[in-house]
Amino acid sequence: MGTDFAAVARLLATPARSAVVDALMSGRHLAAGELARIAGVRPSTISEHLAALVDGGLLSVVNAGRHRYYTLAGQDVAAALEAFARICPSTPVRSLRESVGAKSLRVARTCYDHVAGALGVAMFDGMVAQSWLDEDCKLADVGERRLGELGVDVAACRQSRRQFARPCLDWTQRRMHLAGALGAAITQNMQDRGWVEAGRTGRALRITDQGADGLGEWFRVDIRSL
Amino acid sequence: MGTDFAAVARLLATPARSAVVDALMSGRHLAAGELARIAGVRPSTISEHLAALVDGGLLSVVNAGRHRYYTLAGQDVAAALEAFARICPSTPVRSLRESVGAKSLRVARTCYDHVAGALGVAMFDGMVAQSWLDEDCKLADVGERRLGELGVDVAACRQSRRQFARPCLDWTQRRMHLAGALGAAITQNMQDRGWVEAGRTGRALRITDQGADGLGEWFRVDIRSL
DNA sequence: CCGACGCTTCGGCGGGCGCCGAACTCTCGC
DNA sequence: GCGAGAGTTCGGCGCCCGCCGAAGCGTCGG
Repeated sequence: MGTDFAAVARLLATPARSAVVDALMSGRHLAAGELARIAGVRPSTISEHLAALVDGGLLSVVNAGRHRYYTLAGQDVAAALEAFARICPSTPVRSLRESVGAKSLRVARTCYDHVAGALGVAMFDGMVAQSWLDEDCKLADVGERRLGELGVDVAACRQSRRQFARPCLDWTQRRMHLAGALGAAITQNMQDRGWVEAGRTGRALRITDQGADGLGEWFRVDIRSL
Repeated sequence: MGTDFAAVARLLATPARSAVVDALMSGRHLAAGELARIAGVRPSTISEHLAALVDGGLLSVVNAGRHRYYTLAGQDVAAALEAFARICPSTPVRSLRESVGAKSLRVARTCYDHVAGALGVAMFDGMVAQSWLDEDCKLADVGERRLGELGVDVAACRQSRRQFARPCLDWTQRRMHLAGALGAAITQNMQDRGWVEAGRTGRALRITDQGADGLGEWFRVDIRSL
């Protein structure tokens, strides 16, 4: 009786798969497309790799709308890989610019049209703590009133054919944040108020000084903790 | 900055290499030919694998005559592999017969023409403890006299063109045992006395009841501890 | 010196598989 | 219903590499 290292090692033995696992070692949830970009391969290729990794028990996947978020299958896998990493070489950081961009994304970013990242999660927590809505994104009267005071047209959101308010899994935080028409309206409102500014590239957001004050006052978010 | 799992995983990603590492996980030293047999490939093939594993830092090699003994490169490698093994499946034991044979080999076997295995090491320890010879296989007067009493023709061994007495690394014990002409003569004497019998297949030895007594009396070997 | 043996190197073969592009499915937002 | 976008499946291409046999090298025993 022995150990079949080959079965699992095969799953890590290619640069693309190694990059995938490495990216997930932080415990984050990452979508297939994001992993394809990280690994530097086409979506079709990463899809096959991800299927193999899930089949091999290293990764688990959760469906979220048209995204599929992949993460390490469990604590035992993470621990084994961490120990294994001690005898593996390090890959150099690709570029400082990329590194800075990644950190910016982690803190605040948009997911389609609503706020995600640490900020999105913190805002969701703040709204739940103030009983504006519950964990399932059911909006309470107090929440509707306060959002109205803030300038969000909740009624218009309800009339939209789009789903009104729904939870959305955030991959950097393994936590939920608010999506749907309401999430989009709040985000639009924040941009109109100058609380956040869109970064130059893609989905990153920058929080302004007014945003820091307003987020603390209305959403009980301490941006220093993000 | 990330971890390049692929570089090391590649080294384990084939059944032959996996079998090699698995066999060495016990901490033993194994010769290339033995590893080829275990892995089920030709010597030329295993040689390439072993070179890659050494080059990759997983294995280290020590030259011993015309043998080359391979072992895990260090404690860190062993620890990492042990952790990694927790997420790897187990290979079924190939056959009961093979398993029994392996255990027999571990305890007592011949290495060319002298006794190796746990028995060889224990006999070596017993002779050193009684000051028959030192760690470098330098034979003392008391050793020469006692061996003569046992029936070993030490003088003939000296006259042989073959190396008189030399230490030989045992792969199951990571310890030295006695080789050379003297080791061969002692082994021959033990067989003549009926202390040990050659197994049916190859190098395995079976210790008889008289052997148990004689080994205890002359070499201070407790065969129950083997 | 010679043959036997263990191990390595080299050349060549063959299968596996990592990659891609194209087509398809499903969700989302309008 | 429709277009856009994310993800998967499928077919095919190319290359890597695991395997072997033959030859070469070093060691051992006689």
